[in-house]
Amino acid sequence: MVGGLLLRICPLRFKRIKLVVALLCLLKPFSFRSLLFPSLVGSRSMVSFEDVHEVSGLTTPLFCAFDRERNGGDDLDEYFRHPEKKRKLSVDQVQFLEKSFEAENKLEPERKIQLAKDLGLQPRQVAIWFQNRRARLKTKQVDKDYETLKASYDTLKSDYDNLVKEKNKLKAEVESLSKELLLGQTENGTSSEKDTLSQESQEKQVGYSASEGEVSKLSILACKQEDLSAAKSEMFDSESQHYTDGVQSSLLEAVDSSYAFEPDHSQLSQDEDDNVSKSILPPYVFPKLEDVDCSNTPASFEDHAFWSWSY
DNA sequence: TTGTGTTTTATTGCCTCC
DNA sequence: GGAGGCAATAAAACACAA
Repeated sequence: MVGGLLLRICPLRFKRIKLVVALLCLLKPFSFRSLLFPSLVGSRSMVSFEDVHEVSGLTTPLFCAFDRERNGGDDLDEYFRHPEKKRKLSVDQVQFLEKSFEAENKLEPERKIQLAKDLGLQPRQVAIWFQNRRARLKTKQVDKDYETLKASYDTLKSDYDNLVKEKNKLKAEVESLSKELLLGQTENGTSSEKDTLSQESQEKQVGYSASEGEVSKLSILACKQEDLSAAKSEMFDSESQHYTDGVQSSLLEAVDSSYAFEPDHSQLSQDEDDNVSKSILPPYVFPKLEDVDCSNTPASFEDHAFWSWSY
């Protein structure tokens, strides 16, 4: 009697106790069981549907047939074998619950009672079913969101990789041109040629930076080049090698000057880099400027929009 | 038949709201 | 403080390959 009362209040808090008692019941079946679990005598499982039937009283639950068929007259034997056997809901019950869930996935107390009556279940079972159903829905939604984000990430990653390739290509090109320039100067190093060449390279760099108008840093570079130009005659006078080194380094500097605008990635740990590449990147994570694809960049670097897109 | 992975039912503990 | 929701988890039921 006491056991039955406790079970009604909090059925599975006494799970282990019940297990022990169930073992005792196996030894002395009827005496112990009927004494300790009156609510379970004739019950269908660990939760008794009888309560619902009694409560509803007036109406016959829609799915009583299922319960009877399933649990029939073998209840006692069944219970001895599986004192806490779980019962899956029937297909009809699940369909009914599904429809109800589609209409509204939250359960008001009145609706819960009504559903329990209709289905011949405990209100608590209905509540649990809805709870688990919401959890399943959430899991599905998370999976769906993950797939969407992953697809988006893959596209971005692919674009990014292309930009890196293009950038490396361009960088190599600039380096080889610089070397050519250096060779030409050492072979026939007349001052007029040097003048022309240096003028050209200077214009190139100034043009490069001027085309990025919004980026003040490159303007500073242009000023630097003017200073360099002013000082070049001195360099001719002293050592031609100094001058040519200056041209080459200036060219490279022009290329590498873009590095000045990127955040210091060296501060990122390897782990962080890994995380960035492994995890789903949020849309606001952009590639470094050095990795920007220059393939569509006009030779004159006049396409400002291109240089500013990643900001 | 059996081992193993997945799904379903249910519990527990914590949190929020009234 | 009680009711209800949720996340984490347990455990039974089920599916399926070997």
